[in-house]
Parts: sequence; C-alpha cells; structure tokens
Amino acid sequence: MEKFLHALGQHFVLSEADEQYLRHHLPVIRLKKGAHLLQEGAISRSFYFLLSGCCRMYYLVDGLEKNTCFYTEGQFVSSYESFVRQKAAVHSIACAEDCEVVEITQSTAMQLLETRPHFERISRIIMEEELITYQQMLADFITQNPTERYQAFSARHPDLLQRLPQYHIASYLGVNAETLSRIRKRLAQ
Amino acid sequence: MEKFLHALGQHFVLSEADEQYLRHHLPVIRLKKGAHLLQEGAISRSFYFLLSGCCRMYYLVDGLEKNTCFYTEGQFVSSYESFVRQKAAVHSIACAEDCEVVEITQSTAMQLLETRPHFERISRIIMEEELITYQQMLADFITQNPTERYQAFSARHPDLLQRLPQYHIASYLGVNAETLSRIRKRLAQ
DNA sequence: TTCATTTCTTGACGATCGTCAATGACTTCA
DNA sequence: TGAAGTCATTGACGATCGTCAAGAAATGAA
Repeated sequence: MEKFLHALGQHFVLSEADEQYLRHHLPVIRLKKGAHLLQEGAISRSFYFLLSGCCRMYYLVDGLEKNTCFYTEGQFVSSYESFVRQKAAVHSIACAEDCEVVEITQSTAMQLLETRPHFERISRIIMEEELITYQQMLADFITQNPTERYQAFSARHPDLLQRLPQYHIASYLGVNAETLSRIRKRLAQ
Repeated sequence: MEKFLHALGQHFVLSEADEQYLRHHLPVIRLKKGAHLLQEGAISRSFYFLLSGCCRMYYLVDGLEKNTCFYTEGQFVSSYESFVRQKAAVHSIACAEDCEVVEITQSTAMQLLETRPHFERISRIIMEEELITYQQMLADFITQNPTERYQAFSARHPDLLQRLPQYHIASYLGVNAETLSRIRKRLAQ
C-alpha cells in the first residue's frame, strides 16, 4: 500500500488526511496467476494499481488470446472504456503472475472526486500519462516490424522477457510463437 | 467557433461567462492542405480542435511517412507527449486537406485551468475519451489483419475513403499502396 | 527421481507482403 | 490541346509469415 502512496506522491503532494483516506478506503487484494481482474463481456466496476506481479490485457480472436498490453509493478490497470462508460468490456485482464493490487472501485473513485476536488487534477494527470503510453504503443506498432518490436521490447522490458512465457510476448508483438522463435534465432546469429 | 462550443456543450454545462472567455481567448486559424500543426523535433506549444478538414499524424521511418492517426471535424488534435511534457515531438501533424482549427496554446490552457478550476474536470473527461480512442485503435491493430483493418476502416470512415488518397490510408493500415490495391481487388470479387 | 505437462524449437508448404518496374487513369496547368 | 505530374493498378520475384506437425527442452508434481 505504501508503494501506491509513494507512486502518487511522485506526482502530487498528498496531505496526511489524503493518505489516511486512501489507506482506509482502498483494499489491497492478492490474486493467483491466471485470476481475472476483468472478463470480456462484464462491466468493469473497479480499476487497479499494481503493487507486485504482472497482468496482461487480451482479446479473444478466433479462439486465440491476443495480448494488447502488459502491466507491471507501479502501473494502473484498467479497461477505461468499460470503466468510464460502464459498457461491456471487449477484452479481458488476467494475472500473468501472482499479483497484489490496490482496488479502486467506481463508487470510491466518484466519492473521492466529489469530496476531494483536487483529485480531479490527479485523475487528469494520470489520464495524460496513460494517454501518452498508448500513443507510443500505437506508434511502435505502426512504425516497427516484428523484429524491431522484439528488440525494442527486449530493451525496454528485459525483466518481462524472463518472467513471461514466450508465446505471451509473441502474441503481444503480433506474431505467433513459432515466428518469434525464428526471429530470436535470426538475431542470435 | 460555435462548433467548438457546441462540442464542449455536449459533455458539460458551459456558463455564458465560460463561452465569452473561450470566444475571446481562442483564435480560429485557417490552414492550407500540406501545412503543419507540428513538425517532428519541435516542441508542441498548442493543441487544436478541428472545425473542418482533416489532419494526419505521421512518423518518418526510413524516409517514408507512416500515418498513425487521422483527425476530422469535431476532434481534438494533439501530440500529448510533446504538449504535456514539453518534449521534442517524435512525429508530425499535417493537414491532409484545407483545415479550420481552434488553437489552444499552453499558456491559455494553464490560465484556463487556474482561473476556472472546473475545467480540470473537462480536461480529465477529454483525456478519458482520447484514451479510450487510443486503446481501441491499438486493439484494432493487434487483433486484425490488413484486410480486416481495411474493412473496419471503410465501415467506420466511409467519408475518409473518398477524401484521402489511398496511399495515406494504406500507410495508416500498415501496408504499402500496392498491397492495399490488391486487398481492394480481392474484396471486390 | 520419474512421469506428465507445458513450452520452445525446427521443418515443410502455401499465402501474403514488400520491392522494383511498367503501365494506365486522372488532374493540373501552361 | 498537350505535357507534366500525381495516383492507382498490375506483374514478377524474393522474404517473411501462418499453419500444421513432430520432436526437444524445460518445468512441475507425484
């Protein structure tokens, strides 16, 4: 939980009262590998802050899971479309490892924004950061081929390369497991 | 300019004073096809609301322009990373047609957020909408092949199919112009 | 350890893509 | 009207990818 307060404290000055409020209203939840934070078709009632472990967002396409995003320690995890608009989610979010998360329910979030208006600013800044991340992810996908994406991913997330099975990474890179294996072979020479 | 106020009014209640303020502080600018709102390497000082025309965001990769996004009437146009963090832009934004835009400079935006704190809320909501858009765009790219992307694009933006040259659309779909031509031929049969 | 399961690698083959080059259709402007 | 320029299409060819299948390596449980 302190990790969460510390992460927020990086960007904003939290008063003692703020911290107390968050400590009392936000539960920490432990999840096993494979557990779901959100199932396709469900409406997201919470978003999360990841204290430890790794989550992945994925789509089901023709029976295959296509990963669109990995989240690790210190990141917010959410299907914004489903959470913000209260619509059925078009993708799922699952734990790729055992995870510890801070859960922020919709009612808690609304209460927070109403009783503590300066959290509007925090929310906006978090949204801006997330938006930048997505703009970059999309750009990476459009400007790079699979080999380049793999190299960029290796450089940016060397830890995930060890922690995740290769087929998850392949799916995220937009190729199948066999192709990633061949890409790695080519690069090794 | 009324279009801009009307668009904001869709989501929020704007007071008469708000409208007056915006009318007086936000200039409307006319741009010729090919003009740039942002050049790669420059630091974004403004973001824009598109009243008419079409803009595209693109990366330069090995001398080729790769489109990552099209913007049309009623949308906000910005390189959020460059604007929010005041960093050199890694992409450019150009007019694909003659355009009319509302310009919101950084100083105007900051002034607005300080003197009219309820605009924090508007900003957050705009950011949420943008974030949802990007999450969807990324998902489309990861879950669909070029043919499917073309079909989805045709269905969602039939107007752009007419207004933009095919090589711009091909670039956006992640293929070259020849390949898009062949995809269209296959689909026509 | 041993066995079963999962994950990764490798081969073969057809499909699609990118590149280079040529051609045709269309627009623009003198 | 004619010429230049832009854009779309088509063909040929090599590279890469996906799929299917088989086998090797790594992992986990009994």
